[in-house]
Amino acid sequence: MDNDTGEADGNGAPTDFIRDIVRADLAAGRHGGVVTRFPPEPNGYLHLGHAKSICLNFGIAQEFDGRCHLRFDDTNPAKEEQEFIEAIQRDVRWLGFDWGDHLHYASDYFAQLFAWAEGLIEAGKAYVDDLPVDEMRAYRGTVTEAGRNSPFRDRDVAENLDLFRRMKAGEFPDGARVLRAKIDMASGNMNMRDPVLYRILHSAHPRTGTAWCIYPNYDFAHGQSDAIEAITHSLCTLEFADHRPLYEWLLENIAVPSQPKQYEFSRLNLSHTVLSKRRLTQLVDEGRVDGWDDPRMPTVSGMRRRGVPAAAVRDFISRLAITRNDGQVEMAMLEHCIREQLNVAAPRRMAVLRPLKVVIENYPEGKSEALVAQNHPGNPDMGTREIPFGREIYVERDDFMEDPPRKFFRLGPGREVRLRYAYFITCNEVIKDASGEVVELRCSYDPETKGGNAPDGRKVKGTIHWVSAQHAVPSEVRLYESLFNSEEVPGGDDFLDDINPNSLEVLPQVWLEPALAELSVGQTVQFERMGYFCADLSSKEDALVFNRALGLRDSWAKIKGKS
RNA sequence: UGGGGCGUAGCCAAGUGGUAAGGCAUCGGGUUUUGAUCCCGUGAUUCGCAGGUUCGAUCCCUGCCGCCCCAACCA
Repeated sequence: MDNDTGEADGNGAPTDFIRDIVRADLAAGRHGGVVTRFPPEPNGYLHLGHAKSICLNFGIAQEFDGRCHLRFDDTNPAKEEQEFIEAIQRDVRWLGFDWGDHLHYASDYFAQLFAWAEGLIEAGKAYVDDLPVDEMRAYRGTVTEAGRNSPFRDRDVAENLDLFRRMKAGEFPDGARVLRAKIDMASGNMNMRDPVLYRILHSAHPRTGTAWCIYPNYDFAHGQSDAIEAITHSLCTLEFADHRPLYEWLLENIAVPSQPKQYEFSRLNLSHTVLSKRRLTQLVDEGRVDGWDDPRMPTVSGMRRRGVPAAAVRDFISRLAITRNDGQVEMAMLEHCIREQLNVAAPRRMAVLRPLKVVIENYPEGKSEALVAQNHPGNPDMGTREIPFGREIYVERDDFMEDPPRKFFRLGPGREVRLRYAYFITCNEVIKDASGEVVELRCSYDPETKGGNAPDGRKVKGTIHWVSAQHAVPSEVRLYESLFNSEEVPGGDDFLDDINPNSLEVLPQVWLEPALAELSVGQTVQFERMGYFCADLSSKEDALVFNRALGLRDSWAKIKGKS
């Protein structure tokens, strides 16, 4: 897994309203230092939206010489799993961030949280409610109508305490009662209408096992966890802005050790894909993709498997800017960042994806020779390698046209092209099968053009890649396109109808130059003229599999498209 | 119709009283043994709309319009 170029990401120190706040707070001496946290719920894999939050939180900690905690918001055992806890840590590390010894879990604080809840009850600020879910919903009112007080709202402290402790002791079934904060059923902010703080859930927790059968919900766990860890700036996405008054209410009404502040920024939306855990989970569970790390997934693990360098993800995020605007970033922006990293880092190789056999008639039978090729034309430090050449080679089917248009610079009857790092060849004869399909080309080469230059100074317009048939190594190659057709994927369950049926194309027999057989899993190279490719996890010595991370920019496709 | 947010080029976005940065995309042109890379050039008389304040407004005020989020014992 070493796609990282080690290059500096982006350019210049990022600036945004949150960093402005941090800077001002530090300048005013409001904190000893900045402490942030990335708080994922372990109920799925991390995606690019999380990457934005990770880069923001860890990035600020780095820039201001503070620290960033990794804290699992594991308050809902019904949905959370150990597998996700591990995958998340792997992904954060791969992105290049380190939480040091600050790996925390909201579940570490269950005992403290419980004690604080008791305190709230004693202060008359929380009560146990017996209302069934649907009734509680009815009592909550609507967005335009105030709610009504629950008939259980005025239970006395002793009864509340007793009931709450019995909830903890497991005396009641799931859903029988909840603990609620006593705030204001008429608030315009739904979150302040006596929000639920604890619910009964007889469900084993990945970390605390069966020690608990009541669990705090997000609102009761998050802010207090921040306070326990002395988080200074608690950064979250915009949909939590409405929770801020509750976040603050809890911090004011509980004797917490510190007073963190919450700030919201807009979440990332990317064209041609979905960035919601619910929908990504559905794609995985319904088998629409090959798991969370399917290279078409916008997950961190999907990017990694596809061959995208972590530096490209970081660079992409750094170009986004942190704001409160809703918007959708074009996939082209991500692709640009990927190409920029890979163009510099990826060694060049040759592979023929859709083979067409070429026999070089004037090249001696049985002869072969080693030709020298650069590993990176723009970077001599990456060295050279030898590529075997012989009488029979494969070239790309798309590099031959029987009746080529004026602007086509590749092979055609009677045309001469350069074989990259090899010789000029001229097409003399086209061989077809019974159905009229071209199956082979008969060509001649010019021995004087070895290496690719003609001593007589004559030029060719096209240079194509090739692989010696005798030495070629077979491989499977998977080409990916965007998972969804629409720039803006439709909401609801309609998103499934928008799945691109051609998002995966498997090429069963691709011919590789021999050097490619030595590539280890996770390394990304450029197949010249074809794009960037990465050896897949499933790749075996005798059954190589490559994923295309991304194609090269293709101006020929545009020219062709216009005519 | 309650509460909370947001509106600067196709996309992301700086600027927040002195006359519209940058990146991506697009479209031109040059270099090139990858139609890649690289290099150069290319777009807002205008900042959601309408009024107002001001010598001057994207920036201040008023009104309007549009979009997003909130009625889980999810996070």
